[in-house]
Amino acid sequence: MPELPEVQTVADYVKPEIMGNYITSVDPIWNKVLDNFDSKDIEGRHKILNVTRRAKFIIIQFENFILAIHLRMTGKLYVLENDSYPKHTSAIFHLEGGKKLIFEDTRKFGRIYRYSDLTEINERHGPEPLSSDFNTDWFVKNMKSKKRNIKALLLDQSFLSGLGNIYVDESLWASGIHPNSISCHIPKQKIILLYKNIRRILQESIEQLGTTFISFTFLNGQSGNYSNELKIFGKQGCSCEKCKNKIIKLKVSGRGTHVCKKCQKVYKS
DNA sequence: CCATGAACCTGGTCGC
DNA sequence: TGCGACCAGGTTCATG
Repeated sequence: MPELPEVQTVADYVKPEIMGNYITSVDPIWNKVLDNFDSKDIEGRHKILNVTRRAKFIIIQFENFILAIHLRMTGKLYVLENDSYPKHTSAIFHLEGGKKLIFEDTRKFGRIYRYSDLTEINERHGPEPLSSDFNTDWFVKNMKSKKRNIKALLLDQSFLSGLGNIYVDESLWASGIHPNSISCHIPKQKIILLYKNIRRILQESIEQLGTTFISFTFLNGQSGNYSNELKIFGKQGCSCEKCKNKIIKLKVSGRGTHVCKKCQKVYKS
């Protein structure tokens, strides 16, 4: 599920379902799901003031604290009204009136954090790619000042937040930059092109409610449609839409990586 | 400072 | 059909 557009989609879906309601308790079904607090720490009745997103966290805002939910690889968050819950439920938030907010997570990597506010998350994360904090001057300056593998750098949440394996591959392909390029050797004009493509691709994906593989449904049976728009991710063996060259898959920065060697140039010196 | 690999988990897929 | 190997949209930690 979880890169910026998918997390945004989940937050946008959950918000009207729970905002204004009260959380009365949390059941940590998986014993490690509450990362830095205990269910006793939120005993009582807490009004949900807002549901937003920061980086890849879903932020639930209360009067005096926030809960930050990270879906990691397989986390899902949705509202249920009946009494049963699925096999891989990691946590259940009980709401007043009988609704439940279900955190389902097959691989159990997902975590819930309690903070007083966004400070700690902000300290460990780079700018939001769709905000004005992320601009071409900042991007050029910080790409040029680092000697990093470009794919690893774009995946680094402390540099820029929200991108993951799909949108990094898509953005680099759209910009004609090979994932094994070194950040400081990419020409300024290419960095500006990459900037524009990151913003365009994320925005378009949010409009399509994100990318959904397999059959995860979170909007009453709907799911994200951006998978239809993918140009390079998962397209190994297919021919490149721009140049008809065969798309290959390799490993970069420890991750499966999709590339067209003909139209993505390696900037290494 | 940077890269790499393992760890955290479960389930799906592919080859034999 | 069965089984092992390998893979998966993320992050953190140890090591070189």
